[in-house]
Amino acid sequence: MKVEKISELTTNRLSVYLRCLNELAAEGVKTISSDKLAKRFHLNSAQIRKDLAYFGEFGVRGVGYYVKDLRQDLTKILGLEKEQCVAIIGAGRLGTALTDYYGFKQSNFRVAALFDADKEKIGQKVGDVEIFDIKDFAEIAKRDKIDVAVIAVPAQFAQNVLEQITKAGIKAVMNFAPTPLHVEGDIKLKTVDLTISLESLSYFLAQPTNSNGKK
Amino acid sequence: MKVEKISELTTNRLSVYLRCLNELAAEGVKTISSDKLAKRFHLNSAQIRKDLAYFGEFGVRGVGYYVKDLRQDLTKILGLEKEQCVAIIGAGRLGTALTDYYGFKQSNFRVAALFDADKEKIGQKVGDVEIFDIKDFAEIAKRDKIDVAVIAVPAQFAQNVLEQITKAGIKAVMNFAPTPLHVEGDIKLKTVDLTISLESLSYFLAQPTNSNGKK
DNA sequence: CATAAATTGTAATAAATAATTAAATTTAGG
DNA sequence: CCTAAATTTAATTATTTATTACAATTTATG
Repeated sequence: MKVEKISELTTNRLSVYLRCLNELAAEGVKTISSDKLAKRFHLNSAQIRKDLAYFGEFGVRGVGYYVKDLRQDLTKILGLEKEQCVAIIGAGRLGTALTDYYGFKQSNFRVAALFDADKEKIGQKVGDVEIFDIKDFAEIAKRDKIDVAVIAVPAQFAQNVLEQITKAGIKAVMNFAPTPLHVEGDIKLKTVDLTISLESLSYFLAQPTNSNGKK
Repeated sequence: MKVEKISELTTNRLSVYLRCLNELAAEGVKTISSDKLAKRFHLNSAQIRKDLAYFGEFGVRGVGYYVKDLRQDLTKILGLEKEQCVAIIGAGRLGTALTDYYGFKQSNFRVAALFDADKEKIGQKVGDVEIFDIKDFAEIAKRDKIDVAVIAVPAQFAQNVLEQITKAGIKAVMNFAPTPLHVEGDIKLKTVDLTISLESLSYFLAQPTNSNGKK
């Protein structure tokens, strides 16, 4: 196994591969070659092999990959065999929608707590999940062994929330506020910036070269 | 103005620059040099200049950029001066949360319609926005001049929804279903895959090199 | 047991993207 | 009118990422 740094593009693809393998397993497929995998899911077979090669040798020459085995290996590599506890900060529309988001469960994440600054909301529940006062974050994060924090507050509060979170020792943060955040130390911050995505659609529509009837 | 193809990385940065300029304008700053812009927002000044150069000459040598002018220029380039009408398909938690999402308004997008397959939901409203039957998509999209569609349905229905949407002539689609979709023709599809983002956090936490106390 | 077919793993190459540097140009201001 | 400041532009280098090609390995088969 190589020790060089793995690019995020590679690990992102591992997620995709795992998803494909889950489908194949559900269909009862036992083995699959990188070529068939690629053809079926519109991927590139060499890329698959290269991505996997960073982590070891999982295939059998002449045969391909054992679906069940590779699935387990990828699950392990991605750290998905252990449940991760999630706290969502911001109990607005987005935060509460995320609380029920099925994708969390599917990837073995469990939403354990919501946080908000609004006194009215504190103590209420979204499904099984209680809303706590953001002031108590450090305490509750420790008590409930929170691994991951999700920032779902308006942009102007996001930096401050991030600082509180990191002070509480959280190492992995997903940010939905449309603002770049500055992080210090060995913390993984993943920003999902819907504004950028939207504006890239807008840019596309504005291009006169597109046959979108708008010129 | 050059006609070469602009990379999406570039247009994404344009969104960021525009956001910075909005902040500066709000503060009453009149002009700013690429260098000051870069320092202040943790960007790279040469990159800023190069990105802008694809679209024309906006700066004044010896001065920098006039905040107000560059803001207008970027708004124009990104096609944000004209309101875009959005339809959201899937009136579940995510779809309804997105309906109120402030970022849409900020980027001059207006959510004009929701669609669902669930008879119970049809006819109801989320704020001002009515929920229609997905079967009527083509008709209503035409009537309401929908420019952009947002897919917020479970993964297994997403491909089918995409096909209906594109058949109705929609050219820009934002997909939240955690599945890669296949698109034909001159259509811009932007997938926001939260599962991948989550699993990349999980991968990070699983790395033994991190000082996250988990080894 | 030898050989053909299949498929991996990986080295080499190509392509895309980003960062750096340097020179030419323009403007503002004394 | 001269100088300093800052942009524009081009050229170069470095880095990252993706693709191609092929040797090595395994399995299946007669």
